[in-house]
Amino acid sequence: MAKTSGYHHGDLHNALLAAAEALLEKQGVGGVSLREVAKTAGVSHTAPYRHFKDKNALLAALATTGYVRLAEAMEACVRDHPEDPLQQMSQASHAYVELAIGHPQVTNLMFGGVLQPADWSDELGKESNRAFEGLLTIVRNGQESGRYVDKETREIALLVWSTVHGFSMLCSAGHLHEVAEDPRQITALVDSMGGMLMQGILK
Amino acid sequence: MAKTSGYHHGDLHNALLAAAEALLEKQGVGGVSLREVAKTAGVSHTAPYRHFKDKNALLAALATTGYVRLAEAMEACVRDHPEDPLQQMSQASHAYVELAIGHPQVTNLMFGGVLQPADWSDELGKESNRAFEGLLTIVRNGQESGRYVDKETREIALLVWSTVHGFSMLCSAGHLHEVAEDPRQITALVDSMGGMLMQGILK
DNA sequence: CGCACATGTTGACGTTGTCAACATATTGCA
DNA sequence: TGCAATATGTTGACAACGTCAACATGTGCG
Repeated sequence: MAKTSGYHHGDLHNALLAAAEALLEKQGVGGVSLREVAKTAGVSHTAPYRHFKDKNALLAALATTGYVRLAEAMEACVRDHPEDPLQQMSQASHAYVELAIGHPQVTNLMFGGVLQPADWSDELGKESNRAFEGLLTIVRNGQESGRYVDKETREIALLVWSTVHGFSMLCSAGHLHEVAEDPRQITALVDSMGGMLMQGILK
Repeated sequence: MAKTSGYHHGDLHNALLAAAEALLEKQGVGGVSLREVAKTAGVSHTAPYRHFKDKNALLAALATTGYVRLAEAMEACVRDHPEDPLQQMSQASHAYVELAIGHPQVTNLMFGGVLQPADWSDELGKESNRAFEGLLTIVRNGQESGRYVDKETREIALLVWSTVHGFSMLCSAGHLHEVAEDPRQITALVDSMGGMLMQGILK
């Protein structure tokens, strides 16, 4: 667990992930190089190959941590409001947006397409599914409470996911820097848009 | 306009853009290298520097063509249904999704975050704004027809944009490969989700 | 103890983005 | 027309990068 000697690092795997995430959030995906990551972790430029098949595998592992965070945030919503599906939904929206804005480059890595589907690891796919399943559960709870429209659970969940995801992407990628800058505005926007999404746009 | 000699290409600028777009759609952003683009266009590996400041400038120009397509698609919706704001909105949704699925890698370049805001050219920003303005117009038409809820135009437009954008991103990035594969399914999903978005999720 | 294995290093290779220096064509002006 | 300024394209170089092969060093198990 701890550093065992000068030669063997002891926990290089996690040290590399940490170094990579730091580099990622500071410089963006393009600014992450295996050699720089290795240097930051204090090892030679090929040491990472003992822990990751190649650069994409490191990035995929980084993206996976993002999906884990997301999945856990979704599951927390159900735990925090066991009796109130609408609150679950509201909290989920805010959590999603907050994660995207709090870790813009990780989000970008998760959804930005630098990692092609071929690069996805099994674990990444599993955690990604877990996140969507979390949202599905929230929608299902809403349906069981009888307050949702009669549509397939998957479709409602996909609609909500699309909306929250789209807003998060636009936000964290800087496309809304004129519309919404500070967190307060963003929170207000999420509430307002969430309200419209639930109530509808037509009179 | 045409090729003028063996030495001078005549229209390298556009030839480079075409070569780059072909490479982009075939291999993804990661597969685009300036040298390969130059080779495809039949010039030396530094010739592109006479037409683009650096690699990001080439990519930004490529992204700009995507925004132009998007803006024109939005504007076409208003032209095609001058008297029917709801049809404008429906067509806009389908057009957005179709563009995203038809040119997944260009879409990825536009929104995927490989290009950081610092790399955005003035023209890119202009065309990006034009696209959003097109959507704003469609929403404004809906409001003037009196059928939309009483909310700020910007907020409604942002809600619609987020939803359509989010779905397109998830789709073109392969996150929905289980949910929606063929175009027919996607069209149906867009209609269904569009309906819910307009009518609302709550009973 | 000794050996298999995991982990880390060194050095090399081809590719990439970019720069400086140079070559060649085009254009505008006398 | 002719020449000079400029636009456009080329060659060669460099450092940084991802990756591989060969080697070194430490760990843990019999």
